[in-house]
Amino acid sequence: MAGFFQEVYQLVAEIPAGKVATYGQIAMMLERPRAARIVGWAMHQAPAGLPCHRVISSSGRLAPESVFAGQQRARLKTEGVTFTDAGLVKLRQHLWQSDDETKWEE
DNA sequence: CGTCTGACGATGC
DNA sequence: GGCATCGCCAGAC
Repeated sequence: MAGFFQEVYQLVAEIPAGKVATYGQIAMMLERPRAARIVGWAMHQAPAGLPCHRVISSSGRLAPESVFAGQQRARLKTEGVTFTDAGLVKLRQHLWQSDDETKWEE
């Protein structure tokens, strides 16, 4: 464990294509419900190969285009993710459910 | 060791 | 639904 970041990267790496997870959700999975900012910060320093484009804000908003060169949205579309007219990800349709969240069920 | 920062979240208007 | 404010946690300086 190099720290919280390492855990974040490991979890983000397990997000399947076509699905997305929110910062808060990830933080909660790591038992740090208030560390949503840390997750976002970890993403900023995310290593290459990490599907950080699948990690978005709780409102379905993507990271600033200046950070992603505007590729995040196009990439998600390619994976089958749909957006609202406002350009927000349809969380209800693409929100990821990890094994730890199976308690959600239906 | 103190302070600032930041791809956030919840709440209030 | 959008904007403003406060609160939070870990890392960088």
